[in-house]
Amino acid sequence: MAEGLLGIGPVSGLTGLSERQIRYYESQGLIAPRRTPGRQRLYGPVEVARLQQIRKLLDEGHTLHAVRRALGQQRSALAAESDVRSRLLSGQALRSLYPVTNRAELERMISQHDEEEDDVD
DNA sequence: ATTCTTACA
DNA sequence: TGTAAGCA
Repeated sequence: MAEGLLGIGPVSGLTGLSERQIRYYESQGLIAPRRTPGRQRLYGPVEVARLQQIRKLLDEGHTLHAVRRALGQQRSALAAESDVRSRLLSGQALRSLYPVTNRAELERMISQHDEEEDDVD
């Protein structure tokens, strides 16, 4: 049954953020939605609330980097790890460890080990 | 019908 | 950010 989990479409409507923005913020480590075995994003109340918070901060004029810090930059590492893990568990995961479905995030994980946060206006 | 990723306007 | 393309 529906476990109170929403697809990106409904979440977009609930947050006022475009699907494009939601996926982009995820790639930047601001959110880490769960995935179905088919890799479709599933958002629970926590994720929706987090996105609404991001929306709020953005409207207040904050930078994506500032938002990342405000929401806890430590999440980014955990989120990435969690995502990789979920992919491993979902089956057709990191067989070759590179030419997967989303190497963009792997690249982000790597580069994120080097860069640090900046500030707001 | 929806979502997903990649790539380009 | 938007949008198109080609899949699943």
